[in-house]
Amino acid sequence: MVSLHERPEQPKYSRASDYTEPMALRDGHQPNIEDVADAAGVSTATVSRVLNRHASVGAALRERVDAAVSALGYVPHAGARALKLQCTGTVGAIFPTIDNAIFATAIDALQRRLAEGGRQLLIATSGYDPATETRQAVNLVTRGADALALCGIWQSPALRQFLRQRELPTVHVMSYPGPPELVCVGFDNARAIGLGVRYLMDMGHRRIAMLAGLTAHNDRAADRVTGVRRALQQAGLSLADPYLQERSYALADARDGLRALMANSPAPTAIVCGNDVLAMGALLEAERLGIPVPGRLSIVGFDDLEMARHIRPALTTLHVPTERMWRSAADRLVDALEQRTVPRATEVEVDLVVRESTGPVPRD
Amino acid sequence: MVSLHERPEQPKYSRASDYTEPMALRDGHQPNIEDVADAAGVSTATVSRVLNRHASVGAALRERVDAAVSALGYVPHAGARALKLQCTGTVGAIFPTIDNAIFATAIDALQRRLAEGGRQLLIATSGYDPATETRQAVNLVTRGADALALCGIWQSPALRQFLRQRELPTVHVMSYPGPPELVCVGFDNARAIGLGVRYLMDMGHRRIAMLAGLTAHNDRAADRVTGVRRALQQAGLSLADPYLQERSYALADARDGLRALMANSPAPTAIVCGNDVLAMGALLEAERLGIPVPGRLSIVGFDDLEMARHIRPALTTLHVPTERMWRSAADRLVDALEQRTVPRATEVEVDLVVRESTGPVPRD
DNA sequence: AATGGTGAAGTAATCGATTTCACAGGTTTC
DNA sequence: GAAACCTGTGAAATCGATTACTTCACCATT
Repeated sequence: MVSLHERPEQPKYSRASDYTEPMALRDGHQPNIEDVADAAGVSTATVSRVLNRHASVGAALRERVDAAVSALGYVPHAGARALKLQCTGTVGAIFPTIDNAIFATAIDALQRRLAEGGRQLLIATSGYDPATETRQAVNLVTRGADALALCGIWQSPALRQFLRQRELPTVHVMSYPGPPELVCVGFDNARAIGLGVRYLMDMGHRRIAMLAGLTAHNDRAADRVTGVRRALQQAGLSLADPYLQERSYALADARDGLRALMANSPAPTAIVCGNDVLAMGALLEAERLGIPVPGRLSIVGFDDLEMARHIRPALTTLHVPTERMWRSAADRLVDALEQRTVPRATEVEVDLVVRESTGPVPRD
Repeated sequence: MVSLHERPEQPKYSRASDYTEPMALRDGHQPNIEDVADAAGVSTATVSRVLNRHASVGAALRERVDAAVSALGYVPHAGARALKLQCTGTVGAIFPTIDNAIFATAIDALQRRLAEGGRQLLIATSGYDPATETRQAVNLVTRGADALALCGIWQSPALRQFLRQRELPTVHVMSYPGPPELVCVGFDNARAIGLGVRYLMDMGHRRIAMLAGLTAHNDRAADRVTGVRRALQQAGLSLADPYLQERSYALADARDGLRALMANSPAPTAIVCGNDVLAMGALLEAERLGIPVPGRLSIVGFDDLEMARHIRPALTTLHVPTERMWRSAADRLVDALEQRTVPRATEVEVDLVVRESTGPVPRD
């Protein structure tokens, strides 16, 4: 057993001659700007200017400072900088979960774009719980987040008030449009899923069911249900209760949902899913049950995960430009942090990608 | 596969009239501790004591302070706190990528455990590049990371030196054992994959190939190749060059790898994969090529992603207790930050899960 | 030679929270 | 009744980097 933080109270070697004397650090402390200044024989102001690429430092001094910095392994103290500059260069994001490829892609895109803007990403998860989301937001701000990215537009009133009070640049992603006072980057979930429903109806399907995500506290999931309902109603159809199953975004739950839907009689000929995880679960369960897809059952997903085009049968799904969307969201935050104007709402295009999991309605 | 819509290159922005003023930043209007002190009619010392649950504050004052805090929506300034306390309560983690469910699970587990310890997670990615990893590490420390979690043990000498110089609590995850001076939580990749190879040999397979991940700068991927080689050699077999294909962890690349392996003559009867993404790509491509699995080809994965047990045929794979492993890693960091001793190396158990993708060697 | 101008580098105030130390007021002890 | 002793509270030093302001050196112009 050993402590990672082990820092000897006393110098290891008593005799001065034993020191390799790389650097005369103040005992047991990280080097600060003054140490660098001393080592380079300049003032702290000059060191700071060199570090921040201020033009007005002579080449000779600049070199001496750079040498001292790397010799000491100096890294500016985050807190001190944040205190003086009143910003940390850190952006927080709260995801419901990250156990879904769609959020992994989101994190990746966010992180990349923020890095380009010289900022770092702080992550937190809410588990689809508004109270947790609120706690995490306060947490992120306490840790110094200069701005926040949130999923959707259903935040708790407490969080809403907190954000307003702090005037914290915030972007709401994956939903569009939102209330006029929010900055959103997303798409109309109801309208988007309607594309899938209409496509199925064009293929002759009438018994269309839905395998939805959990709609509590989740505007996207709820809007997708609304969208399916609306599209069906516009064609004179409706979504009967037993034709709607809500399940969490886990394959096992999704499979269970498919079994529940197919237990109806008459069974649906097509199922619209709240996302690709649900759709893949449905696909896998249909195969296990010996239900031919798309021969006897058509399945439509939502998101277009990488796996969607690879699984067999390849999944017909609504393609969301996830990377572009999150990149735009990051753009909004970086712009706001750099005092540029930001469009209130940005819509990204969602479109249907027809693959192998959908086909014409079977003739009974 | 047909797209119903052309996808525009640019996101669709809303009209200029929708533009807002820049989102207001901290216009010096954030309340500080002095504002709270004034509002409560006490000194800043008392406010600080109340906020940090120092016992020695009378109930009446405590109440007045609490009221002022919530009235003003006061949140302590992260930088000032960090400056005084010399720690930020933030832990950094660098992943090669997060477009792989295994890392998503890792982030989730890390983040959860750190949250329990009152700490926040800072994420960065390296893209499997040691120089980027080094840059990101410095970046994270600059942002105030008090500790670091890294994947594997192949860091650049520069990074190694930086970590030593800073005496930054660091844990290396997914590899075991490592050099004695590193704190590791992981497993022996070579030994683990050997379990899979031996299982295949027990089933009579002799023509065993490997679909490996990219081994450059990746000790896990390299060790897994070593492990396959070693296990084969112990049985008097060997891994011929054309029986080893290295591919990135993307389904499309994996499928390509399978085609390359099966182009050998004689073709292998079994393929050991560097991870489950490769294995699933192989599985999907085998299906597409009409190669029965496990009838004509057995496939073994590594990681045991959620999808592994659901895909058809269900994937025989090496189960890694990812969540437990990362949780342990987080434990190490939290312990170190709280000045507790931590074990230098921790091994987690990896074991073979036999499912449907492996079977006896086919009789020619 | 004196003056002004220019640019490079240093001095010191500043950001906000924490904490040591000091002190006021009240209580206990002899 | 005075000394010793808490206990709760405030004043002020402190952490490290930034930057407005100041100083200084050197050169060009008159």
